[in-house]
Amino acid sequence: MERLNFAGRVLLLCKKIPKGKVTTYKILAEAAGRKNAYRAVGTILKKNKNPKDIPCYRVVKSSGHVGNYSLGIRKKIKLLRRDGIPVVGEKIKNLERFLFTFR
DNA sequence: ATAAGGGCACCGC
DNA sequence: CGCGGTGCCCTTA
Repeated sequence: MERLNFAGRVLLLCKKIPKGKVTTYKILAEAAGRKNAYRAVGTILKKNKNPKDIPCYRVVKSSGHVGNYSLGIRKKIKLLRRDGIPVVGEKIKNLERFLFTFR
């Protein structure tokens, strides 16, 4: 973990988000050791080639809005709902209840 | 090496 | 609640 670069840690942590839960770009950035690099997290996730192996769709905006996704927002919403996350419009209902904070 | 910009956050209105 | 401006950092060109 320590020997991986920021991008590596972000992806690794991303894989740890349990099904039925989501986290935010900010929380993920902090968990990866760069509290203010939340913007870079998006850049890293979009480069993820194996959505199969890395559930990057479980990372959303802290506002509750689902945020963007390399395969399209529609797709992201579908995947989230498939996990049991309530999405209304483009926003997650009661985000606090499904938030995973790596604790 | 350097500049540009994005899967964002936060604040004011 | 939404839109716009500003800040921030890493990755990508």
